[in-house]
Amino acid sequence: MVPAVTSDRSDPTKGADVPRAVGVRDVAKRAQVSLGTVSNVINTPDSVRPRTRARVEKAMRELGFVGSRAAGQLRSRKSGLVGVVLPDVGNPYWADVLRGVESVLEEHDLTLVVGSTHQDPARQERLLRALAQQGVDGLLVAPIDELRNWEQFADRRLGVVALENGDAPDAGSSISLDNVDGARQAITHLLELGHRSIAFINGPRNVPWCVERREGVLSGIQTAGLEASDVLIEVEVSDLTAAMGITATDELWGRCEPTAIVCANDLVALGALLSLQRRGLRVPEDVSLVGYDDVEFVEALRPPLTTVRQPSFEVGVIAGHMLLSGATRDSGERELLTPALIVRQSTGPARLR
Amino acid sequence: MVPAVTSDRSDPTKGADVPRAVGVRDVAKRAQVSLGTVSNVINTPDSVRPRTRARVEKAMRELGFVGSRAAGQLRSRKSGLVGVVLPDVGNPYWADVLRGVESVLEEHDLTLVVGSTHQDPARQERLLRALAQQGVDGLLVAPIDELRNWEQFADRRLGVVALENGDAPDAGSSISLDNVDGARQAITHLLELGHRSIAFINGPRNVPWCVERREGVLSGIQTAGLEASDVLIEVEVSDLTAAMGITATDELWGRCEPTAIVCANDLVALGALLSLQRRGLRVPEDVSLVGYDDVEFVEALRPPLTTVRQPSFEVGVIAGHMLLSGATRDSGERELLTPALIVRQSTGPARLR
DNA sequence: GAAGGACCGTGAACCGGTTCAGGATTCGCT
DNA sequence: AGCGAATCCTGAACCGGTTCACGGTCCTTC
Repeated sequence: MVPAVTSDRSDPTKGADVPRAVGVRDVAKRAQVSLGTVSNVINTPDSVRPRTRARVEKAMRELGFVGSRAAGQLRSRKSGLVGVVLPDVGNPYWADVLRGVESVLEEHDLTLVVGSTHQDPARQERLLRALAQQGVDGLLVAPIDELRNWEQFADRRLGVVALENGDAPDAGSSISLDNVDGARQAITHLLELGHRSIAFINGPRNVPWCVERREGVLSGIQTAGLEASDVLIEVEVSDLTAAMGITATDELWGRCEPTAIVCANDLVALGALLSLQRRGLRVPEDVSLVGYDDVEFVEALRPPLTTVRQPSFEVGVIAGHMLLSGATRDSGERELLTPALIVRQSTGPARLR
Repeated sequence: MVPAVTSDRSDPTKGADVPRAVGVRDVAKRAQVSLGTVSNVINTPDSVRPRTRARVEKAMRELGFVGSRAAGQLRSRKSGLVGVVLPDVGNPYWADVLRGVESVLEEHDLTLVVGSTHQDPARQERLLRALAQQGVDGLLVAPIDELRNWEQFADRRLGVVALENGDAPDAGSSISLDNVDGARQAITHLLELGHRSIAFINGPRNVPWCVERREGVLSGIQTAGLEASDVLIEVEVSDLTAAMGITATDELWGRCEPTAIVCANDLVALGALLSLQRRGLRVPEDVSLVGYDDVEFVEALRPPLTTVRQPSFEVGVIAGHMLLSGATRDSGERELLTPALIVRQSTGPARLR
């Protein structure tokens, strides 16, 4: 007693229904070929005779065929997706890195899935989980916390590239900047200018490069033959944004009045600058200020900001290439770039007290 | 934490093979339930008796189960993906919008797929195509060109939300800022200060809000009883970045020397400012400068930039909510926010010639 | 204690592009 | 023409989570 359903289309139970997007089978029928051939036209066009290929392509055009990567991914295990996990896309530095990555990967038909962690380990975990479920082909991550079970990404088509992973245990390839050195350059500059009371506004301790920058600061003080506890006032902010920079500096001035401030970040430095200006303090006459990143706008600040330059876009490009070179997975190369202190006008001799 | 071994797999044909990730069937077997139940635990936990659910969850944990959204999407037609197409994630304004969107959608387990068009229609097309193939549940786009066949996204679970779509034909819901009004405020401000030779550095003509801002500028001039051709010098840049701002301003000064510059964008204004400073020109004494967006850093520039404020983060939040409210798809609501001119110190009376 | 119903759990069928072993054609060359 | 090789095509099986019609349990209620 089979009710002779599934004649072809038109389910009588429901009138206005989903139009059922065209699939390879529809294209195949129209082009008078098998569905396998359609797949070949999509993936290995050279393996199909030009005449046949043209027929299939015509059919695809006429039917407005749009494949479903999800279906393909199921069997082929290629999603065409690359996960990018950054601390904060709102930060010009990371935005620039992202642009670099984008510029490399877009030519390879890879789509970026982007997420910001905002220095929050829980968010990092959630993001990685989501990316794993989406079946990304590769992962590009700037870990703000120990990178747990990254191995699940390691045997994807493209491996894992870590940005600024410090000395953490291997996680695929990695590209970092010498944060210790950069921070040391910054603090040394200030010490040479005679500053002996310096505030250091840094990010959370779980973030690798924050730890390293702190290390560099301490090391610079030590090299100068000074005691960190005498010279340094440490402040920690949960997120490296301008808003946090303002808050931190406001609070700081309630406690003490250093002659210089080093920030983990240009954005924080921007916040500090705004806070100082509102307080009527002059930079660098009253307080010297140093940032980190050399973001585009700092040159035009009042005053132009002394900062540590990092080649953001380039980092993104290199990371992108590392990801693409299948070599990534096995060799686990590591690149280490060196930052450079750019002295502008936000730093000057320590005011005599 | 059992390392997810495969008990009874072992394909004799090939030794070292892919470990075959654990699937619902593996979990089902281990938890002594059917695979359908596992699916229920994942999607509708409340429909499963707590005892059973606990068993399944334990099994999932022990096996390190990570679902495959792709497989699920195939049948359920939900990808958990939302496409976000912006002009440029490297631009702080859009980065901020993105943060707003992110903040809303991350609580709904939606993953963002982000792409930048860089004012290039071809790139926009490519991105939309990729998003269609990925089967995104919704689309959030700031079109920089006529939005062709957006309808294919319209009947996805979440619809389409257009940012700044101008007066273009309907495309789902949209949220825009009154660009005409904002630009008019800016130009009127300059005209009142006595400027009669004003350069306008704008983006490409295919970009809706660039067209609108131009409209506003022209309208403002007309309202003041002046002739645009006498007052305005129009310059067009292909991408609204600081680098393009520098180039454009450098070139501009080879041709003429206006007493004021209006930029379509704070980033371009930043570039213009840098160019002017390198040329030894003072702002606003020699040249007045107006930006657009009120990006975070412009307040700390030398001099603080007069600009048109747009609530970036809020726009993102609103857009996110619009996308979530299923209503989007049918009603096609439109929101129109009004920007405000923030007068700072980069604008002053026209220098007498 | 039997009927009625709410609640759970089951598993075959399914989504749609890819794979690959094998069949069909075409080509080159004697 | 004849034959082997190279090239092209074919389509059933498959990937793995979701759906849903169906059957089993257990508790009420008369």
